[in-house]
Amino acid sequence: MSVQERKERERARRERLIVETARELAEKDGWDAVTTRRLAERIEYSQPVLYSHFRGKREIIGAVAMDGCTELAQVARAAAAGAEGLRAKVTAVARAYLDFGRRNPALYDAIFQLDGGLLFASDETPEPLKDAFAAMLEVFGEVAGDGVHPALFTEVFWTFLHGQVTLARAGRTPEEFTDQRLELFIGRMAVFPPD
Amino acid sequence: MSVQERKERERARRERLIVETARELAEKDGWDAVTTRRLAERIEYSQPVLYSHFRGKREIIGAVAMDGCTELAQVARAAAAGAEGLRAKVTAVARAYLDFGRRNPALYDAIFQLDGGLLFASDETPEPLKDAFAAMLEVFGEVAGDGVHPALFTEVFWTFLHGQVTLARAGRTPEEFTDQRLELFIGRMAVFPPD
DNA sequence: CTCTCATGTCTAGCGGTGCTAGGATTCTTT
DNA sequence: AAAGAATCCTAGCACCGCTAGACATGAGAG
Repeated sequence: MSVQERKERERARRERLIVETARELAEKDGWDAVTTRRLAERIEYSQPVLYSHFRGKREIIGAVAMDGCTELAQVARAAAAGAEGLRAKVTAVARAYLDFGRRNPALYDAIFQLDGGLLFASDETPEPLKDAFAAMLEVFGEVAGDGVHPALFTEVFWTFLHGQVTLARAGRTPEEFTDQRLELFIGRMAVFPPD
Repeated sequence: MSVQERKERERARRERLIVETARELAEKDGWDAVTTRRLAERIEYSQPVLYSHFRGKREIIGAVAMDGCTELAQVARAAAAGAEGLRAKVTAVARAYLDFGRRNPALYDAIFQLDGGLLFASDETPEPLKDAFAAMLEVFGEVAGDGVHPALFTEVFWTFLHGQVTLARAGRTPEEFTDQRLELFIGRMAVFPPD
């Protein structure tokens, strides 16, 4: 049965290669440039091989989106861990989110714009996405204030950040104002408990 | 020279027809279903006619987006006019925005997702878009609070609404929660001057 | 009223897309 | 070593956005 295992390993390996290559291509030239032909050529296989791993292009984008979610969760957790005190943590996570969106536009699009079919507040919500939300909930939920459900508050926070990322990209608002907007938002929305 | 004028009138008429048909198709079956062939067939002309009016498909989408902007501005102004008192006005405009996004997803996408090439905070920002922003500024700017630039505050507000629209669509969050989120946001962000 | 010419429109086709059927090849197993 | 199964590639489908060049239709001159 070792042969079987080896094959499965190699298959999984190739699947990783596909997803990573798709992401690279997207980051370099945009998702429009990620065609099945180019992708197949890059991984040095023919097109049908892609379809033996994924049902179609959308599913490949979806896989890239998954990766993006886990990364986003990591980034958020790292930012929280690297900051001292609640106020600093909140700001750090928010900034990390905005940076993530700005620095990985293709990855961000894979998650939100292009419908790889990611559902959110649902049972079918993929695990990585849930985890990314959980990572933000851990920090933002702390400053929801009395009588406000932490998840609801986090949704509002996330919503703001998401809008900030997409509109900032389209309108190329200078960074200085982005920071001001963030401060304004946190200053009024977040309730910091007295220590 | 009347012949010339008649021709120009007919041309303009046809251009309107193209844009409206494109919008209808998009609202019915999504933007992917709006192909130059289908569009041409619908207006009962051949494809090249489309290209005599617009440089390409993106420009057609852009034209639809323009229409969407002017409509958005109208909707916002109507909502403001239909409400009594500042607090009610703010809520009404916000609700109108969310409704607009929910009810005209294709139109909304034309404005924000699909890059019809709409720039925002720039000199080249198209007039209708500027006007839509102005419509919101008229209301939201009133509750920015002391020491906060009205435009900056409006941007934050808009950003929140935009995120709400896009995330709500992906995650199909029930309407009741959307309302709760809006209340939470307004309750903390808006500063209502004492009357 | 006819001829000329320009304007406007369509047919046909290019290179590209996502995706797939069916033949060829390789590898495992008996 | 032969048989069978698993794997992969070639070739092609229907469709996409877009355009060159043939064609028709209309306006203005004689």
